[in-house]
Amino acid sequence: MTPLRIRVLLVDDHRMFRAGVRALLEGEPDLEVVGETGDGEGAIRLTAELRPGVVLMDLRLAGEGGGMDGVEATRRILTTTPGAAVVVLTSYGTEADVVRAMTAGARGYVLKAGAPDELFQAVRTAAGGGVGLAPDAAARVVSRLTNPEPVLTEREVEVIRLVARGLSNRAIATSLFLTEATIKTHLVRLYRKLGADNRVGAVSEAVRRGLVELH
Amino acid sequence: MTPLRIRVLLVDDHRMFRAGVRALLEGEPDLEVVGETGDGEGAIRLTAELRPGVVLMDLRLAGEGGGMDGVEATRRILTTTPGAAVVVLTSYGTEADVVRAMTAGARGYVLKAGAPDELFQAVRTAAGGGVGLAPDAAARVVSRLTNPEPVLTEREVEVIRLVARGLSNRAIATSLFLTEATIKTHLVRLYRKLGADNRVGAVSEAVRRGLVELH
DNA sequence: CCCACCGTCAACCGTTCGGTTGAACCCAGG
DNA sequence: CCTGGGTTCAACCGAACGGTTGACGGTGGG
Repeated sequence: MTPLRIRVLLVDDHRMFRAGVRALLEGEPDLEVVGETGDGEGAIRLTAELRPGVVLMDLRLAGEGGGMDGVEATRRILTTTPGAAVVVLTSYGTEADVVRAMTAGARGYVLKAGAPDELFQAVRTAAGGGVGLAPDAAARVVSRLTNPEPVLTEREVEVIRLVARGLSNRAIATSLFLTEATIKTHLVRLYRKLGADNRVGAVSEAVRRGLVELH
Repeated sequence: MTPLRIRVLLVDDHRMFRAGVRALLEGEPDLEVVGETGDGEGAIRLTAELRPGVVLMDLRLAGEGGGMDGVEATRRILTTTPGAAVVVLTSYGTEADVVRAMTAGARGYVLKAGAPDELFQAVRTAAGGGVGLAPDAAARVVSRLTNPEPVLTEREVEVIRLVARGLSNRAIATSLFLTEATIKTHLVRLYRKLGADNRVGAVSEAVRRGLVELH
């Protein structure tokens, strides 16, 4: 039998982490790292060029120029290279993160806090056409399906993001070409959905859920 | 000559990252990983037991039980094992982070975004009794010394942390056994020091500077 | 077709916030 | 000794926020 190894592309903005994972994967006889990059653009390009069996993707890509995150990169990879298998490998696994990544078309989700074996298994599963979720991530997906937390509408997310930047209601209104009254209505609904009773608490909760990034 | 290798202890809450760095360090003939742990307590204990030449320490330790961060762990390690050489290896390198770590007694600061060689060199330097700063971190220390940004007092940090939790001025006042007037005075100074003009902006800036952690 | 939901806005209310001025106390350092 | 910084508080003001009620149009699913 031919020793066909699974060809892996690493996408992570931490060079040190890439080097570590590379060394880790090289220890597995059936895995092979064929490339690595630190930003979304590189990921899209290298996936098209190298046609890796699996793309290992971090969600937070601190790309200086632009700021595409891992979910966006995953989406674009799947449009330019439809057959690609993307496995998310990231630090935090909030429900919002997992759901966003999986709906974007990821074929796996592994936490950096997990054991190396979880990563190996997820890579092999994804390369075989399956979907591999680490236990932690899987639990969150299940809990999300059984106990759906209120989802913010697009407009509400837009508003809470501006609130997070410290804008006043009036400033948000002019920024979105609306009235202050409308902003207040959105805020009241945001407070209810986020379980807060003022704007700071709402921002804090939104950040915790991964809906907003500060700065 | 005896091939005495530098004995390294890994401290990072991401098991996957530990495995990766271990594989990376094992590739260097003069380096040797003698232990690893994911929380501060383990770091203190293992440093005392194993007496490693260098402790590689992440700043963010998501310890479920307790919540000691890397700086606190570093401080405690240096009290229980005075001779220890701690090198910080972390994701973010804000000025506040670098300064806090170095004043806690760290002998090096390396960013995960950096090249593996930076890590190797910092470890060797620290083991030799020196202080190794990666270029990025060093630049921030210098910029901090040349252009000192306003430092918040203890009380101010205390206040901004409660603000970040969504507490009202009145709630903060009762929480700290003060009057609302005092809280407002602190806030006005906080706005000036943080370059904000309302509480949300102040929290956002405080988070950016690493002074406050959300949730 | 109609209901539900989203998004928009108005008017009104009490509360809180943002900001200023002024003042008092303590403590460490020159 | 006394100057400066940190901390505490008071009184005051206008502006912004938090919340409610009610309303209207659009859109999509049952």
